[in-house]
Amino acid sequence: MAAIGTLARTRATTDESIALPLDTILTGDCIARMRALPDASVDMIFADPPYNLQLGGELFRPDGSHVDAVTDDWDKFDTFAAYDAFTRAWLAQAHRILKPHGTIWVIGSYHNIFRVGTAVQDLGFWILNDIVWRKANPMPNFRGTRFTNAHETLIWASKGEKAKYTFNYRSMKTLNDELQMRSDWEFPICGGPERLKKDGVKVHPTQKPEALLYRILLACTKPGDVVLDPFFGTGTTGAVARRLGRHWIGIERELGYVGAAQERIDAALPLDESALATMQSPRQQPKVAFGTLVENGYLTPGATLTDAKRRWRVSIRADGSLVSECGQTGSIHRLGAGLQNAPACNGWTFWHYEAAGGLKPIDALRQTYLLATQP
Amino acid sequence: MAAIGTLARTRATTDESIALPLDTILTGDCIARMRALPDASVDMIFADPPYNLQLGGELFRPDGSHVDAVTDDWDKFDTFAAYDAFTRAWLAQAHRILKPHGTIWVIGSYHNIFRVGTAVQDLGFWILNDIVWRKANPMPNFRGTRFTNAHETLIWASKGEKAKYTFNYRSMKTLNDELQMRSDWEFPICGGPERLKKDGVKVHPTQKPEALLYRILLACTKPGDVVLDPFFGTGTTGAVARRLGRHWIGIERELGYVGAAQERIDAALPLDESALATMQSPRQQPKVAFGTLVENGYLTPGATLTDAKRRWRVSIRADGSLVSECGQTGSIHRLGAGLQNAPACNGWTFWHYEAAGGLKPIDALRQTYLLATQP
DNA sequence: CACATCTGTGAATCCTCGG
DNA sequence: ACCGAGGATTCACAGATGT
Repeated sequence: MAAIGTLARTRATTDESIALPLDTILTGDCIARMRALPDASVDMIFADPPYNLQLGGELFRPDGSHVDAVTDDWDKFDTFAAYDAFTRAWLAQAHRILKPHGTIWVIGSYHNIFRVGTAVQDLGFWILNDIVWRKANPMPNFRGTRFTNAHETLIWASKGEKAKYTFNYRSMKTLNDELQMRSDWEFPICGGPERLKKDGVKVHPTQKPEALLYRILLACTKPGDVVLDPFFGTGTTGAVARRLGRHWIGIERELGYVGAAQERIDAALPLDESALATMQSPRQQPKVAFGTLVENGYLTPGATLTDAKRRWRVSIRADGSLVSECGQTGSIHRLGAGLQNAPACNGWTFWHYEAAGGLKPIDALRQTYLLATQP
Repeated sequence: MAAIGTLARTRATTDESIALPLDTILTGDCIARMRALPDASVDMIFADPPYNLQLGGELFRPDGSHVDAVTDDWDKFDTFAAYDAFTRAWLAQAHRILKPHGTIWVIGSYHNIFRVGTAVQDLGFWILNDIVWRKANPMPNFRGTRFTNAHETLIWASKGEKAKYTFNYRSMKTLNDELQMRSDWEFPICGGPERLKKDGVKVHPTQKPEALLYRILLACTKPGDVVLDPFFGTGTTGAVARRLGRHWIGIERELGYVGAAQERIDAALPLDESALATMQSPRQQPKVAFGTLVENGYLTPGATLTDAKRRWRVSIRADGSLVSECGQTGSIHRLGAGLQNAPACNGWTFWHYEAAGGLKPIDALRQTYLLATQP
């Protein structure tokens, strides 16, 4: 992993000549700083934008110009328009900076998330999920006037409708005890020793829990990927990225946060490579053709396969194709689909062979072959 | 309660002379029908507008069966702009029709809810909460490409920032075992005998559960109030309103839905105490995945676990999977079973970690986590 | 009759690669 | 760009059927 603060060559596909400030906090205005980053250069963006209009104590008009809040007259329309202009400005930069296969995450509450989501869609991003962070221990509504505001919403989007993207499905399923990870996540709010404090006072009002970023980075990035956080705050994204072996870039205008973030990230301990390994999808394993198993004697031409319920019997031919009792032939997949009259079929799990302990799927032989041949 | 189909005097504060079509289904276009309703005349609006799903091709389950998707014409819009125009048109009417102290509820998914929420704010409504309906039994993501889409979002808004509104705080607290009602609600999707069917086929593709409307009407209306539903469908709002002693007005374009709705509402009887109990969501017992402990720092990737007799040593990986000394991987349950050559294994009691007083089962950490996060 | 097993289905933006 | 083939992919609940 690159040392904190070093400049490293970007691995951007479009331009290898521009250096990215990897593992660095950039101070200053997020839009200006983003403008200086190259096209298609980061793998993920995580953004926790401000949701009130007091952007660092200043207000902006729809055109981005500065407003003197004391003398200018504000109504709600101006307020929303200004927020929208700000949102679209930084999201447009985010879209430009993102690699074609990258994704963006944005977190917000009902005050701003609808405006953010509309802008995300209007700028061409393609929403993949909205995720609900259910707070295990939210602050109660003390006056009893509304429902306890017990969640925040995240939007996960790709760069466009047809864009590919990283989603570590197996890792998420493993993390959730072998059930698909759902769109509602429960985490405690950030507190205890994780919460950064100075002189007993919390450093940042809305510090996000590391567990939240942990799940996001694990789900949608690979080790070595670059994650940009344009509203870095106290650096939760950086700390988790470093722990998980991902590169990070932070942008933050408040110097009080920058110092705390840097200190915190320096203290974050990177996990070693073996701990970073995760469950792989079968797609990422080397592909094994069914014929290979026949060639290598794991199955003999002429031997019989059946489905789990023994409804169909087929026999194996020398080239790895199958032939049914009524003469139909095809690959393990095609014939399985054809016999069931289904649009598709995974022959590896559909077809079984007679083993010592009963019927076993031929996929077991593939796994045995892979274990025997992989270093 | 007024008989179905009668005209009754509105109790609108602004104009006592205009009659409202109480407890009636109005057929036809929702915007045109709303235009004919008087200003400031209803206490609540519940709206379940088209979601604009933008589905692609056919989808099949892993077992080969076909997914019956929402392909109805009423959900099709050419562009976001067309959807926005439609949304703003009906929301503007809703704002006009609503009494000064009334509130509006709108339900949607990530496909449309951000656009709806933006329009709600732009039209002067004031958002009070966003509510998450967590589905107990959502449809899985069959291709493993995203997170399971396991929730829908509701927006609750008053007529303006300073508007008063009805919120039956005590009712909600009682309904929730004397804890404040949170913004995340869990209900099963609508099925079983509640799901309207004709010749074995569902009448409406997206019928909402009565429990959802029950909670909404109980929270934000008083007996005798008037509830308008401009996208009435099969009349869930009307059926629940009648049971709870609220007046209702439905607008629906599809005549096939109108007949089913009228029949259903005619059969709806005021709820008795025992029926009320079943409408309440059961106290969900918290489930904790092993990965949650890793995400929250109770165990660190790279740390070692053993069984009680120290026969096997495994190490924890970033996604909560385990890897044995001979390279086998899997979840706590699967790897425990695999190493023992057993069909199944409870990983929570099988695997132990090194604690101050010796080996402890990882289940102890789960208990600690629950104690720390449950109120 | 009790219990186990099988089957159906729900607001879903649901594949990837090589030729 | 299209086309074809490989082969990866599901959870909770209700209701029907089987033992």
